Amino acid sequence: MTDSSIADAKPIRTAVADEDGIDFTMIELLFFAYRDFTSDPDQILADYGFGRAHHRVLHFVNRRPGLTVAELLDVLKITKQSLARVLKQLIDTDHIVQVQGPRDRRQRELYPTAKGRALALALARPQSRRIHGALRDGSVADRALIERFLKAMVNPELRAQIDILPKKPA
Amino acid sequence: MTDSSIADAKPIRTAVADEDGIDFTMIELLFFAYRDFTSDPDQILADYGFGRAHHRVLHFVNRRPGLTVAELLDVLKITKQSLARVLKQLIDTDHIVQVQGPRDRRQRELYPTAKGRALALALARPQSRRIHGALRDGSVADRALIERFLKAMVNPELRAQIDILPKKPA
DNA sequence: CAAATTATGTCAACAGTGCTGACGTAATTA
DNA sequence: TAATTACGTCAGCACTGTTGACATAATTTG
Repeated sequence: MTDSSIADAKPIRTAVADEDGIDFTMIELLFFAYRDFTSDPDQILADYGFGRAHHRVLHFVNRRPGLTVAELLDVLKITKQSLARVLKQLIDTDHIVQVQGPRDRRQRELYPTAKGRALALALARPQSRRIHGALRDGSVADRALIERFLKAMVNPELRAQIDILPKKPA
Repeated sequence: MTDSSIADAKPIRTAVADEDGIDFTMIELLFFAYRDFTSDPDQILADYGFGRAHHRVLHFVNRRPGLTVAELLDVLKITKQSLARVLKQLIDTDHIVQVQGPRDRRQRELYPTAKGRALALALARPQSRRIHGALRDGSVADRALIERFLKAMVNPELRAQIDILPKKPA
């Protein structure tokens, strides 16, 4: 006579932990780490009326100047309608300029302006400081290990894009 | 006579790289890693008409059964109005139940139901698999190193909350 | 006990960022 | 010449965060 809808609603009082074969600890750490990691630039962006999406666009245009709209969409994995909104604002505020593609005139090559470069650096600075702080007592090998871990977290078919981006010079 | 508004709009053709004293490589890796990390549960959540916010609430209620609304807000760092929307849906769909606080009857202790526990595990499973895969050829010491790094990325004043959560058993 | 505070819920409005679908234009390719 | 491609744009919707305001019940304080 126990109503199943009532039985299902009974509170479970035991906590899930890593013994369920699931790495809750690491899942949580990634959540907290990423949240605080993104909170730094969010503060600055608010002053410009920008959001996280603007940051991403600005970041990749600075990392790969001259990339086309299609290439940017492929890196960000968003739709062109989503991109259009933020890209237009970045262009209107002179952070990014479009240059007609030299070979294919339909293409729009995206470049940062001095203003856009400066903002990209300002946004990256606190993030870089946070990373540096978290890495401060680690060896070069430790850093390489963490890089390998993060890269292995990325979907395999997208890892190629990461290798395109400029790396640390020798 | 060079108009500064034109001068500022000139495209910069050089890419920023780590030589600017900024760790762009790691910044990018964190972006890609976290995006793909969250994409796994997002697929499942869509079937329920839920979003990432539901996942977070469900996660922490399963990790700390009996926490109060105020405690949950403090962990998530969102406003109660933001929480209300998703919490109500999780309660209406019998994933979470509220129990009146035993000492303070104003409080609402939050517990997962069997259904909520099952969903939380289902959402965590692919994330855990991804982590496990990224860690597969690493030693125990490597894992500890990555954990320390991620924890060091979190704002210091919030690290105490992480220690409250259930850890891997001996 | 009465008054102030606390924990929670709720209504309304708005912002940012993603989505789908549809349509238009210019340039390139077949 | 016709089809395709690269890009832009309009409209509408969903999710999740925000502020501000107000309500209720329970606890604490004076």
